[in-house]
Amino acid sequence: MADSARRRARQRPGERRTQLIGIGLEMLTTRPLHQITIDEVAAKAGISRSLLFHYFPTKRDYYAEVVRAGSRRLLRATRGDGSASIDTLVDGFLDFIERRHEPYIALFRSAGADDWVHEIFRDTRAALTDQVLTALAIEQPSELVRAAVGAWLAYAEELALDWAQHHTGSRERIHALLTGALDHIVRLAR
Amino acid sequence: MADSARRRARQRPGERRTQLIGIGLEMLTTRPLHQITIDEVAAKAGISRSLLFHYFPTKRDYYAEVVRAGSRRLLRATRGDGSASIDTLVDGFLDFIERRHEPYIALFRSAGADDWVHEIFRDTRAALTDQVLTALAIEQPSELVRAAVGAWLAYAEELALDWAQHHTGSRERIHALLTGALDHIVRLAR
DNA sequence: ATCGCTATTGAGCAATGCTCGATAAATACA
DNA sequence: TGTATTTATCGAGCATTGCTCAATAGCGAT
Repeated sequence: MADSARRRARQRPGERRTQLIGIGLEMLTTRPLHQITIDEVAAKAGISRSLLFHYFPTKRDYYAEVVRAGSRRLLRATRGDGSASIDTLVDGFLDFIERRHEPYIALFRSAGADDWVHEIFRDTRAALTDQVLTALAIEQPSELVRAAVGAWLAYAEELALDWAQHHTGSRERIHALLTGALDHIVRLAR
Repeated sequence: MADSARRRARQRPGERRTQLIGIGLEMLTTRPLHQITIDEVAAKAGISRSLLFHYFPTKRDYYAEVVRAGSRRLLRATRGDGSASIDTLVDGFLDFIERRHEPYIALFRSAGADDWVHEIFRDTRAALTDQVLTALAIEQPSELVRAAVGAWLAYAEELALDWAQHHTGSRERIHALLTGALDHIVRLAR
């Protein structure tokens, strides 16, 4: 610990916030959300507990921002140029899962932890549903179609994660299992 | 608080355990798992914190038993006489969700909370997968088929819960959306 | 009645979320 | 350059909560 570390290293608020959220995202790859303690985050950032509460009024607020940041990453990964076909969308999803299934698992396994987390996931899934509906060129989906596509996302998540972890089947087969099921489901739900 | 309540009311271990687990299950309908505090459970049971730790060495052990009890209920509800068709199985599932979707949500939304909870859910889902495979008369499923059916369960869960909460579509349509998708998925995965 | 087993308790410790007043590092202004 | 203002940062301390341990009291067996 040199001088610079010992004395107060004042940073600009924006950078502190992003630093703290980054630490949270990193920790999420190791353990479930609610096992991340403020003490540890603060220690890793080299600041005091109190400072974290200066930036995030409550632990939940901090968690929420971390989860939101993680969700944003997923949405960015699947969203192509906007006019993506279902195949490209599924490809993007599989790419994301293949590369980052650990953080993804950790992140989305925290889904049930609390109401506020769950709401963030609802939003994320709703956005994904929109992407899928757009890719399928479905203009005005009925409630049932939306629900069916949302449920298909759960199916896709589960299957892709299992594939990424246990290498069940080739990527092509998984891809076919995803698009095939989606096609069928949407046709049934119309 | 009469005399009988004030003085130590000694109970037999078995009954205490089931009482405590029952309280846990009841509380699960109100809030997510990890928001249930030992203090509150003990208070509701009219005992001291220490006693709860006498029966369950750790809070996690207590949680685990509560979740296990909840899972057992679901398995009992879907398991017919053993030689059930897929239709009866899905019917049982929908019945269960229709009647008890609140506790079911609360229960299964706790899935990601921690590794040990997640393992219990893996077991439960594996058992459900077996039921489905039996109903489909699939003797020796490949890894891919198992994975696909497991993922279908996630789809079924999501769709059924959405239906129970928002009444999206008639029960018949949901039923068709479930069995139809399962049929298609299994055919693709073979 | 008495003894032994154990269900049950209360006091207390450590970790953790959170509050509050004080301090020091930047910045603005003279 | 020097002073004032703002605010990023800290340390001490409180309440809750998971958990331990020694002591107590209800029940069955002798």
